[in-house]
Amino acid sequence: MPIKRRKSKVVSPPEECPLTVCMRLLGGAWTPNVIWYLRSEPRRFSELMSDIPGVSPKVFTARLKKLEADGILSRRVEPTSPPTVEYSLTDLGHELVPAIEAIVNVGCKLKRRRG
Amino acid sequence: MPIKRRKSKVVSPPEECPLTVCMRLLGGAWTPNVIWYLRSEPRRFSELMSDIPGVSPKVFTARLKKLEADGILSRRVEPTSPPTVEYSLTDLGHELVPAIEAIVNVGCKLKRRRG
DNA sequence: CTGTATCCTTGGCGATACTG
DNA sequence: CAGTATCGCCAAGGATACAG
Repeated sequence: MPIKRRKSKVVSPPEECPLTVCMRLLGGAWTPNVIWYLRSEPRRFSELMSDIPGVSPKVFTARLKKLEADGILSRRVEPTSPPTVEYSLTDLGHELVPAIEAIVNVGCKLKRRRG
Repeated sequence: MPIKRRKSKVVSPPEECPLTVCMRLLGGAWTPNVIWYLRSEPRRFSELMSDIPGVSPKVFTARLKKLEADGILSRRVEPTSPPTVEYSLTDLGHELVPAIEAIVNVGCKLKRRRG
């Protein structure tokens, strides 16, 4: 039996198209919703959690961390007790809003048409 | 040791927001690219494959099948030999184009800004 | 309130070879 | 040309309990 050769993932897509670049940013689960609910004003962790039902805290934390790392949102801690944490869109985050809006528009159309 | 109770997945998200509805349509890998390259004219299987480098035929076929099932594109077979198959956007598919364009626009901005 | 810590599952994606 | 057939994988996502 021959040795199972471990596949080598593609190392570097020499150039990445804008579409792919952007989709990577808003690809993860819950990402578009987070941006959507932050589009007009900052919100706190628990507010976002109830804005977006069905997500577990672990997953949600991970998502927010990733978005922060991507420079899409920023996290501000109020040193109160109990602590309050406020998330808001960065400039980059705001640039994504039109795309989200376009998606929402189509979604509305679909819902209207299909119920 | 207590019996491991099998988790019960959420049965029915009582209502799905437009954002989620739409994101499910264009969520899969390569989906936005397919729509993008079909936006102005029909294209054939192999044309799309070379438009979108790096995708394997199996995955690509599955993707196209799913998009057809979703009513986003339609498939037309020319009974020639060798066969030629043409994919084109449906009306629903065309409705998605503005969203894709918005995403592409952001992606372009990002690329310009960051290289 | 805002998260970590554990543990688990799955299906989406990929490589490669082959076919009508 | 336009796909199937196999095989494989692992990371993203989730449930639940606990912590500062």
